[in-house]
Amino acid sequence: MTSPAVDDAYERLRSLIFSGELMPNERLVETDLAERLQVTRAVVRTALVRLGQDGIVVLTPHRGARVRVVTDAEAVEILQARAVLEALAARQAAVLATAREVTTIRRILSGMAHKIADGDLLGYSEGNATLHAAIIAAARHETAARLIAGLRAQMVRFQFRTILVPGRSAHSLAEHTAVVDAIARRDPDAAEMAMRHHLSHVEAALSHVARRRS
Amino acid sequence: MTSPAVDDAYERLRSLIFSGELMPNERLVETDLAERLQVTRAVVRTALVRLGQDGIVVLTPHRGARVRVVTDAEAVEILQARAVLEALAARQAAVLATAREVTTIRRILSGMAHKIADGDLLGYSEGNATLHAAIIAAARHETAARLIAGLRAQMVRFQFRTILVPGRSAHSLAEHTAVVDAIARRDPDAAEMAMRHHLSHVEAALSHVARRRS
DNA sequence: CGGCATCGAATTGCAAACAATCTTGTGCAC
DNA sequence: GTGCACAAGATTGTTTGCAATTCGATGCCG
Repeated sequence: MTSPAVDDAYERLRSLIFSGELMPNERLVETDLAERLQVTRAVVRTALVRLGQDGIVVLTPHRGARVRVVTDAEAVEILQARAVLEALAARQAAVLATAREVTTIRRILSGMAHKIADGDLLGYSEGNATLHAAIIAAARHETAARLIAGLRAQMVRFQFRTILVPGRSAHSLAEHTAVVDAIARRDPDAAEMAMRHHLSHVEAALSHVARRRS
Repeated sequence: MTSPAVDDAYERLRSLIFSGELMPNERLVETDLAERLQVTRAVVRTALVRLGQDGIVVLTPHRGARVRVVTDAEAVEILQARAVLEALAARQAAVLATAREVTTIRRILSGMAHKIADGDLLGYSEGNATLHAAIIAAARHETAARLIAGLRAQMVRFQFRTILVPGRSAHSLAEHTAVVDAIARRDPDAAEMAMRHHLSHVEAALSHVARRRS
């Protein structure tokens, strides 16, 4: 089951939503998507069912699919869930990371420091994603990795906002450094705490943005 | 999209897997399921896609669907993820639970105590599930609730085992009491810690069972 | 002029037939 | 007797067509 065609369509739809080409609340007409992706309607359909099941689109009977809009309150919820799961991953990484992985993580962190120094916030944001991914990989925790990936997918439209809060970037770097140091020091408790600390600050920044907008 | 027929088939397949009528690693033939559920093959198919997406069955191209077997190592992972998420729920419940909800939770707990006293382990296990559900409901955290539900669904085949570990039930009751007390006391930190403590003990019991079997 | 019923177009949901792929069993060669 | 090629059956994947439902527009009535 789940033919390559469906997998492909699923991935491509995901990235279309990720990249913002398909906007939240936009109506997704099966026929249009089928033509756009050069596949049949049935393939689009099952891809949409899968996207619906992981909460990226909402499916209403006879009314089709829409890109799910994530409210500010939901974004906070998602971030809270991510926080405890990524903290779990950081804890595991502190125990299971190989020396090589620790080196890689350190290198990513120093790259981020340089980006900050250059004022390259976009590059910093990319480094941020890379660092989190490296930590999750080092944790060797399939379940946590899967759940976090799903949560991240739902939050795409919020990602780029928090880094713009004034003064956030410097704090962010310090928080990441604490996480990396704890992992390198093989201190699971400290790694978990540091990651939770970090993501609770992201949450605060997000709330800040949400308030300003409402 | 997602017609009532599909929803129904999805739910029924889920409970067939839950109840153990469809065993892990059992091959799920679309035609057979269609006849069994009195729906068409197409309906079964999309229900299977959904079940596949939340990790309850595995779908292999041209080879059909099977009920996913959860290894002992995976069960531990799932339990760890559940632990941090339920701890988050307990924390939120300590903040957001209404007085009425606290009363309900207390009543469930005392019911569990009676079941233990009567030596009714099965009834205790049910009370356990009810209590966790009540705490999650009180937390008003949709995201955590959804993730936990998904994780529980994957673990069905392991649920009933841990309570059989000698002496486990008494400890279990004490742990639950600590969680409930913290929530009633409106102490988020204590509630979170108590829930993590509880589930880490479940994890230990699970590992115990896993070792005995291998 | 505004509100409401009705009709039509667009879109989704469903079913059946067909094609592609895998699996199993049989027979043949060595 | 063992291993491999091949064919038949079973099962999944895809296409096509049709039925059911919703949404919007048009016209009618108050």
